[in-house]
Amino acid sequence: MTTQHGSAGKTAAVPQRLLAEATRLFADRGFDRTSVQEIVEAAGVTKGALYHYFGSKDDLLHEVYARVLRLQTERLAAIAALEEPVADRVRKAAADVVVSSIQNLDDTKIFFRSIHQLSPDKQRAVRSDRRHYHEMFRSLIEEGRDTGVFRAEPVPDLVVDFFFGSVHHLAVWYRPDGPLGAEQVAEQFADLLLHSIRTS
Amino acid sequence: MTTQHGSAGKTAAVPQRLLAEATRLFADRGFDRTSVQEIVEAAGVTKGALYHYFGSKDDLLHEVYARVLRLQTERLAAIAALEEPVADRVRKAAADVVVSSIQNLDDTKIFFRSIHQLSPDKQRAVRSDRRHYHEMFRSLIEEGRDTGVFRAEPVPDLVVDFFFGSVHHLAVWYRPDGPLGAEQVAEQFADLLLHSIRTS
Amino acid sequence: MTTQHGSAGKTAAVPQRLLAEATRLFADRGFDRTSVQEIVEAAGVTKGALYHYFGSKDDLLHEVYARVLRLQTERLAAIAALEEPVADRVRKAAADVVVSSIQNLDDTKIFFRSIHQLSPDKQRAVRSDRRHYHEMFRSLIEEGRDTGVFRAEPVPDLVVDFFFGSVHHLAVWYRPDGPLGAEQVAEQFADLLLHSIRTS
Amino acid sequence: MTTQHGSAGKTAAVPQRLLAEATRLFADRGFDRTSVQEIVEAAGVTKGALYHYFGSKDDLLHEVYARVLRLQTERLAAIAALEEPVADRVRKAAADVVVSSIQNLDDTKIFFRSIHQLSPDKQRAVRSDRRHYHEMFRSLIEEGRDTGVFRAEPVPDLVVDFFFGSVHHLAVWYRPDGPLGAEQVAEQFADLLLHSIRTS
DNA sequence: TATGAATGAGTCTTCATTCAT
DNA sequence: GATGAATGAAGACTCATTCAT
Repeated sequence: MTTQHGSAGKTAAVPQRLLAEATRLFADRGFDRTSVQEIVEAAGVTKGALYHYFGSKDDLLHEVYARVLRLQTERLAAIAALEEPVADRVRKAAADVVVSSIQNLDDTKIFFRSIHQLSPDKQRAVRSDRRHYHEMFRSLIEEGRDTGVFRAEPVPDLVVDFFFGSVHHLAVWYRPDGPLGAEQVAEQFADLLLHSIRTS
Repeated sequence: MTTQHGSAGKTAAVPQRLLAEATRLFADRGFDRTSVQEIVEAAGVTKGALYHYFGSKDDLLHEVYARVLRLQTERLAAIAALEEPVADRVRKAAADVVVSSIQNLDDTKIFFRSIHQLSPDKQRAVRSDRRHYHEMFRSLIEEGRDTGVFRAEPVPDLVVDFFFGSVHHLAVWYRPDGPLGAEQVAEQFADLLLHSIRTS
Repeated sequence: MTTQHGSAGKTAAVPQRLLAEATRLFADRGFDRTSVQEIVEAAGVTKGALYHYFGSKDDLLHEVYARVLRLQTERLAAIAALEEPVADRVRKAAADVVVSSIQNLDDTKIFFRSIHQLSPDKQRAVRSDRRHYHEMFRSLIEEGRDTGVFRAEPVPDLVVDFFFGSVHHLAVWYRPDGPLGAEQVAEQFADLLLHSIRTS
Repeated sequence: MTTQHGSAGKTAAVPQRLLAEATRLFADRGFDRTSVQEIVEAAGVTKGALYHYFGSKDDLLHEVYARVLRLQTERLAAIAALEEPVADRVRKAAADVVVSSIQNLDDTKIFFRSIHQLSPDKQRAVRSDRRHYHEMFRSLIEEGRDTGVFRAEPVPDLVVDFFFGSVHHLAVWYRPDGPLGAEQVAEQFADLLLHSIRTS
């Protein structure tokens, strides 16, 4: 433990500050429209410093993806492992991902908009992690279907894409200062999902 | 009898050819990663020709948006005006937008990914048209709710965002050569939507 | 005499209208910053029409120069030929060129600012005409000096450049809506010139 | 001891070299006809280097103006502050500005020809500085008039414009290899000015 | 006479990245 | 660890001019 630790502002360590400002800027104006110069200015350092910690601008974006995926996978795994009826677990998982997507709206914006701007190999890595997450969620749906809790007709893969489309879309329309709190949206989204798949 | 007599390839009129190639390229690699040079090369003309017909690269993107919105608004209006039970109209509208989003997957990709790359005033114009579309769809949901066909709890605005998130997301995962045809996806999506909101 | 004749507006003949608008635009924003497109739009015609009457954008500028030089040379010749004391003729010539420079302020602006934008051969032609004008004026000064009306010291060539610098500079500072009318400026300029060179 | 140790050529610091070459080229062929490419080639660097030091091509031009105005204002202030009869100070100031205009003929050429090519706000800044200079000179004229040394009739503002027109015009006709040295022109110009305004 | 689509060379500017210090 | 000058390739856009009609 050498110097400072925090989460933003002038006191955070340089790499954290760079990542925080990059996230904000990428969400604001998009990856391609954010220059390295703007990032280092926002973070109060110079270009040399950025390239000292990150191999490239691309790396910075990859870090954002890695952080989001790690977080969401952990949360989903925890919920999936609960000893509760599958419908409850699906409801909790759905609500949870909505809340966390709203709480990290910048990450969500970047997530669904900037994949194509990663280098091919990093893109592959992200898609692979994403697929893993998708499969965890799908397993829950399948479990519900196989136990007769959910309807047989909807294709589980398609249900997952159906729902996560809605979740990513939050970044497009959700406003923190709007009429609906994160919890309310989470509850309604989970409710819609459950109604859409449950038996009768 | 003019010189153009097709809709793509070397024989189509220059502006149409430019728009077609631009759409393809924007969908493929994103607006910012597509250079004007690439577009004109693909269309087999020079930069001067492009700027003769379009004021800017931005204009080209705006045309894509205008075309999509015009088309989808017309289709929704036609369906909303049918003399059928509201649930049937919602189901048809939902299925129809899925089919047309899949048939024009390039447009769909561009649509949900590139709004932020439009100039502020064009962005305003597009958002306004989009809002109009959204409100048409919401009216159908409200009609169903007010007539007791749909549940009272889900906020209509939120239902629309929920569903159109799923639709836009098609551009991310749908593969024309995959196991599911456009009609199948449309039926399942419409089914999921209806189940998610209908009474009991 | 075929169609219309006038000096501006929609009713003037096409070449006159083009020249008038070009003059205005060249004075306003400079030759290089005025596009052929702007000129034809201002004149209400198309590019083809411009190139029908003028060989190039350069030609248009050359016409402005030719017109100014023709006019000023004629006026100076008329005054020089008067049967009056040389001091009176110099005073009249000086006042006259000031008045006409102010009345055609756009021409004056263009004149002293845009010579370098003419093609080399047109530049030569203009400079040659200009030199001729300069020499006419210088002759008057020399006549005054040789007859003892003007002082012997000032080099006549230099006197002419001294005075015409002042005249061209009118385009920089003179405002038609300012406190001084053209006649007043003309009188003062002529007065300053005469005092600067006359004996004792 | 840094790396630069000269004022031009390959050994001068990069920004100085860029400014020197830009001045030469702007004077030679005009601002609009000088490309950034030409400047950097003349200075032996790349475009990136230019934009590292100057925000725009416009900035480069503004620097030229700033330099000229600073220099001339300083010189005029020094002369105006001398403890000498006002006629002597005016004579010295007039001669001095002629000499310095000739010594920096490139700057003089640029000065009177390229103001309109500056961006509006930079133009405002330059005009404001220029007005300040003009007013300093006018004050001398007024002082002479109020003390009876200069005639009452000529409007001081107009006298200043009259004289500075002549000075700027030097850039048009003066040739360093011509018959008149800078000092001679300066003496004659000052003489003409003094005669034009002094009493009797 | 006049059109306007098309050209092609040229414009200024941006930017991720490197490297000597 | 960190700087910031410099690169070099690429970017969007402009424009005088031509030519088939």
